[in-house]
Amino acid sequence: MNEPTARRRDVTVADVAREAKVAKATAARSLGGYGAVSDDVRQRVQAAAEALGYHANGLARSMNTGRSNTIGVIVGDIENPYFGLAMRGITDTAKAAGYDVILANTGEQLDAEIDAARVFVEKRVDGFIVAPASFTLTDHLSDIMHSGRPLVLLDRHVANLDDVDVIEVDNEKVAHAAAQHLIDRGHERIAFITTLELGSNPYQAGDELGVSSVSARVNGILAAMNTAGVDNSERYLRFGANSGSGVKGVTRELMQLEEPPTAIIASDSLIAMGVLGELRELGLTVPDDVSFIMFDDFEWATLISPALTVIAQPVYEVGVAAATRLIARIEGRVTGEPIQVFPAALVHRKSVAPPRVVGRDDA
Amino acid sequence: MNEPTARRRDVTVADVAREAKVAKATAARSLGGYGAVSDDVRQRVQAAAEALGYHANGLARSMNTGRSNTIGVIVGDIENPYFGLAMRGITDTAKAAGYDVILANTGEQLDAEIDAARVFVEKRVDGFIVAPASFTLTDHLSDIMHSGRPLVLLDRHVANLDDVDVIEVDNEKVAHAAAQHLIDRGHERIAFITTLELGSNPYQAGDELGVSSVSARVNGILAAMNTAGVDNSERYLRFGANSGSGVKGVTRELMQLEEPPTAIIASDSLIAMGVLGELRELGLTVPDDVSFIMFDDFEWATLISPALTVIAQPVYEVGVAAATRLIARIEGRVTGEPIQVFPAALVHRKSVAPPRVVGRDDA
DNA sequence: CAATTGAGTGAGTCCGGTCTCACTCTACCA
DNA sequence: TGGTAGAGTGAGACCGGACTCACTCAATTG
Repeated sequence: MNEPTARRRDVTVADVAREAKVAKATAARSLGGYGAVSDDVRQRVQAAAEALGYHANGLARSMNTGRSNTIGVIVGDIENPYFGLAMRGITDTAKAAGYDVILANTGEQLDAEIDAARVFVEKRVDGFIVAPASFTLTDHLSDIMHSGRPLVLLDRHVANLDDVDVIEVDNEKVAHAAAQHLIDRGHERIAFITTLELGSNPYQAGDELGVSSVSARVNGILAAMNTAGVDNSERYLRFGANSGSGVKGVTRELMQLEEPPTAIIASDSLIAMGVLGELRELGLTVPDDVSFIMFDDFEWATLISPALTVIAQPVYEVGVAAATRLIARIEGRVTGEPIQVFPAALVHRKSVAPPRVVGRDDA
Repeated sequence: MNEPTARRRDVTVADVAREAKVAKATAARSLGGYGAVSDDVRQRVQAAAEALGYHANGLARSMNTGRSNTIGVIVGDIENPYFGLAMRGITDTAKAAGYDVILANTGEQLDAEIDAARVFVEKRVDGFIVAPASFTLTDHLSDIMHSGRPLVLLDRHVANLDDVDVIEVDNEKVAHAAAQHLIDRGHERIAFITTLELGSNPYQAGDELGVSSVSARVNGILAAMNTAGVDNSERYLRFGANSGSGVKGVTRELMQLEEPPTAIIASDSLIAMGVLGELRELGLTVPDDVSFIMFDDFEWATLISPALTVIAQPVYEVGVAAATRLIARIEGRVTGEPIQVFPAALVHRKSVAPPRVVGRDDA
């Protein structure tokens, strides 16, 4: 069972047909399971196919049918557990419906995303699931739509793209709730740290950011603070904190301010790890020295001391919904609203307490 | 920029050729960049292609060239950060070399793996990277090899497959080191918990398990214990602990034994989370009540109290090596040994201490 | 019993590219 | 200046399937 068999030209329907002594068209019908074939012939073809070790050529098939039975997924960073989990939701759903999944990782780089989109169009995927890296630069996405292939946006929506399906989480509402929770405990100096780059200009209230989910979080947090009458609410916003050293630097800078924040909200679990690591380096304790809330809920959040108050998002479900929606589109079944917004929940644990300075005394 | 453009038949080389007033072959040469074309023609074709919005059909191209520029990756569980990170190593490397990556998730189910292999063969991927679910049931893998497509095994090797490339970690050595470390601290009752199912028979020393990496870990641990003269060293091995409740049940069962283990080694980070969660439920403290070591090193391991002693594997590098090796094979450049074994390192932190019962007193 | 139906089959076209081959035309060389 | 090399081009075969169409032949029907 070694080398000799290898490198031989692929076995084709023609080969099978010859072996089974039927016409190529008949063998193709039998193998492809699409026409009318007698039992007798079916068996002969089956036997011949097995004897020869026939494997259908999916490329040739797709070229004729115009369908590849494949979904293209483009995400920013599969290493981020958020996308890992969403991806499982997508693949589980796709597999159940008989679709394969192609994945491309962009590192949140727009040009990589554009590249991936082109490649997937060339591969003639049946549909796209994309977590777009940019809110505004979406020509490649509109190209996809023009090519007639369904597109579902995951976790983020974009500007200037009509009628596109979006599966996302109500970030603004839950961010508002998180900030409100902190405010209720007496916090006014609330920081928010995200990996997202800001671009050239400093942030101004109301700015649209590059990623809608982050934008929504910022809006929710600022809205809660403004309602509570907090001045200069955006002064503790920090952008461009890439995982690893970037996060640590930002954390250090924040905590060494004359008026450091009394609470920090981390935009994802990767950032949270960096922040917590650096706080410990600085000898600061959560929640005594600073309260802490992170987006995403993974089991380690309950294992550390104190257990983290988190914003739990239905990540797997978002993946499932995106794939379900896309497949419905592909198969021409249009169902429900184009935009589905899943709720997220603030999960109270032990990382939030009243700020030290003010020293209110409630439970 | 909306509906009207969509749904139209794809633009082909023939269309471009007509528009540029050249022969189809010439347009194809220009577009495909493979023959000799004059500058004049090249420009006319380029202009025509852009005017018409031409996108090459990768399927048709692959059918002719026999190459798809695509790598098929089959892993057990992308939700597991281990594979997420390895996957990034793979995609980064593949992208740099101009290859796309198709991913299939099997949930460690053999039939899903067989299915995925078939689909990828049908898609005519140029090569495979597989983390095989079974050590012995590898007919589908040998089919892949017979089809003439390179195959690189990731993280695990298998029986009965000659000349297959393998990129793995020296699990036996590092497991031995971990067990030795525990033994040096005075432990004799050392548990090992893995997700891997055992099959029907209870474990006997020397048994080959379904996954080589786990097998190697068990062998390393038992070897250290046996050398140290520990009797009945396999009595605390626990298999089939699926993430979530399974792990917790196993942990509880272990710790409620008359002679519970004094140290636990978790086979991956998902299991570790479950074990630690359950230990806390049980009111047990690490390392006072039980010492703890886990395979894999993620930042949260340093954030929890106590910081975990871990076995750090070069996961990203393993992914890179697998992709590099595969691409070399695809391109006919055979380099170095078929089996590459990466070292893993025991990282000492705070989750290992002498067992309570014995009460030795060293640092 | 002639007419109708449709299951079963084969011949051949098509999908959208690549590639081979023959041919033209210019440039260079002895 | 005749010969040749090679760049540039077009016609058409080909990759491996799906699909259209024409045809056969047995079963059904009025």
